[in-house]
Amino acid sequence: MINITLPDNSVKPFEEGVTGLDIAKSISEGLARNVLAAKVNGQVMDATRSIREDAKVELLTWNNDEGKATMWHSSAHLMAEAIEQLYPGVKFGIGPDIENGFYYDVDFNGYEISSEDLPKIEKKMKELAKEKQTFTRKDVSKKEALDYFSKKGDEYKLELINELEDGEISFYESGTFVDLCRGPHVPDTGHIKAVKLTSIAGAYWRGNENRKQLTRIYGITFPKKKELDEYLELLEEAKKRDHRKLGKELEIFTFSQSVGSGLPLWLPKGAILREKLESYLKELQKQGGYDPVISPHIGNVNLYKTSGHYQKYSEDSFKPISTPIEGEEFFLKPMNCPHHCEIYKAKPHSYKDLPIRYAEFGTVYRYEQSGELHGLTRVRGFTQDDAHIFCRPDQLKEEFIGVMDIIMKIFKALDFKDYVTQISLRDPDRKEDYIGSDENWDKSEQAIKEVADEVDLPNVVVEYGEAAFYGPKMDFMVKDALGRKWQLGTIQVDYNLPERFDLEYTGSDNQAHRPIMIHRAPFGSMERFVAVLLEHTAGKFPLWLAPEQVKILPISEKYHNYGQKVLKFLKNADIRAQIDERSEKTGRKIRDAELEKVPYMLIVGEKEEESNNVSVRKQGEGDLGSYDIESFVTLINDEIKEQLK
RNA sequence: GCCAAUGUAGCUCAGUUGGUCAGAGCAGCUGAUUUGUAAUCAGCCGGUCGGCGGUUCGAAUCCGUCCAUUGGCUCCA
Repeated sequence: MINITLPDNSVKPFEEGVTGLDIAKSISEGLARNVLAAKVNGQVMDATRSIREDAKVELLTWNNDEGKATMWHSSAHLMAEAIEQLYPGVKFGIGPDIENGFYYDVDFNGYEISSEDLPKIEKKMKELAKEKQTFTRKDVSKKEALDYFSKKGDEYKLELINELEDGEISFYESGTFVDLCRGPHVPDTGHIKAVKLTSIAGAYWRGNENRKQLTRIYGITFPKKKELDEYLELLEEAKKRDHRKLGKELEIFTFSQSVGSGLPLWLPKGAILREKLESYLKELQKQGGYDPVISPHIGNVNLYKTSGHYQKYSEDSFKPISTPIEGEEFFLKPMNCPHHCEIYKAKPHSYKDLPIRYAEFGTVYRYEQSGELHGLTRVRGFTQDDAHIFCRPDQLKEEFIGVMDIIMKIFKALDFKDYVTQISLRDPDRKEDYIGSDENWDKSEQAIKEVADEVDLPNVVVEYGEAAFYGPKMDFMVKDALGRKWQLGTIQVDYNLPERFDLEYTGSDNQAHRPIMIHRAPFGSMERFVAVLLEHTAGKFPLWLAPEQVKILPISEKYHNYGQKVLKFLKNADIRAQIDERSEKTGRKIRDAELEKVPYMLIVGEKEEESNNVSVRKQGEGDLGSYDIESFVTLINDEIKEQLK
């Protein structure tokens, strides 16, 4: 007998060789029906695998992320089986589970496949799922594994097997499909009740563009049809909120082929929005002791050679431009930091001057690959809400925390309630990708970790290989209203650029010391931030940001004069208002204002004119009743104050 | 940059196998209407069907190429 400890810390004896599924059965039939995998001593494995010694066991179901992942991985196998039956002779790359579903990379070996073929594959998958095929694990020797896939002629699997050690290779068999796989899998395919293959695209074998391009098919599965429907609804909602669609509809931004791809043009309403965001942050920065600075859009290539950007990113920059006579070369600036370093160097600094915080909404230009451009989230010219803090080592933590305060305030003002903090460190195995000494990196990474510990941030994750090339970062990823994650703000600790630019301050010991630099951008970039905001709010911006806050709707021409009077009053109160004087019915004017997502509509007619009132209608909510003009202004101002508190 | 798909009026789209196929709705303009909480009516304007080549008696429709967009891949200071 062995002892199994369950998550509630109860301990139960079982026969040696008991499986997760057996344990589930001992608890309840329902659980046994729903169990997808078992976590044994922290390791996720098949619910059908035997447990041979005392262990902590957690049974994983659909309600658990690891349970979902197991099901999706099994779904990838199911899809492969369906594909193999429909298109004999295809070869398979890899087929993992991903955040929302799974994919499999397939070499269709001559078959022409398009999205029109997906329903056929889906149908086959559903048929096979109904057969409740079990997943059978088999440990195989390297030789057996190689023999099997040599016979099958699948060079991709052979390549994978060759990188594995003998003794750690296993196959999984389900129905007619056998795959090299470490598992785990769900007990049988009957758990897969709803299937949707979502897209098809090319993907290089092993992500290497010099190697063969395989066909990647993405899909997602669910244990209930209803959950698939909900998921599809979510996708629909995401489509409606697509910032490219909303940006056009709400006249926030546009692109012009004549200007160039990836170069956004901000329309008047977008410009107001941006200006509001910028002035809000500028106010926070003023309170935070930042000094505004301004730098030009180009800089001598030598500047970027000093910073290291030239060596690291010349391929990702626009080609240098040069002076016609002297032939001096200039880069469109890809970063603001080198400029700010030069501003720091404009005069000598005492330790008493520090910290110095230079802030600039700096527009930068980067050559993004054409296939990478995407709405406002990936562009070739964008404006960073950049600032660089030059401080002494003893000030680092406090400065870092000050930056985090600003970021938190912004998240709150914009109603991003849910966020994850990612600590991005360098990949210790690829030090050559970064500049600077190990000592500097250790110091920077240590500082970030300490701060994270000290302020007790929720949801901290550590990612290796995600650092900037000059230093580690703390990135803030918000979850939007649909639960999608977006990377926004970033804080970076940098010991390297001060060294490369030979930045100094005179210490109390009268010796030269090296300041530490903090790069930070709470919004990240204005373009990206507005895109995220559009999708998060579905275009219904908070009142303080709305490009148009109030629309006055006169009932008929007779009340235009009164409407104009109201308009004037609102404008004097610094409220962004417009009047709709078209000869349309009120219903029409309301409809149009609702679609434009103007937060407040003021209907004015005979009643209102007589009493010097306005009838207030709130976007998305409806009639709020009658207000006199002054109290309406108070209503607006109170709401804004509340939002920015 | 790579693979695939798409590209018709400002916007959203329809155009069967190449031959009155250049259309609709919305927007815009003009006129009528003077309107009370999500679309008043009528008329008009508007496109060398992404660009350039080619096949054909004839191309929005077929082929090539370039550009752009979309979905992925790779990349992201």
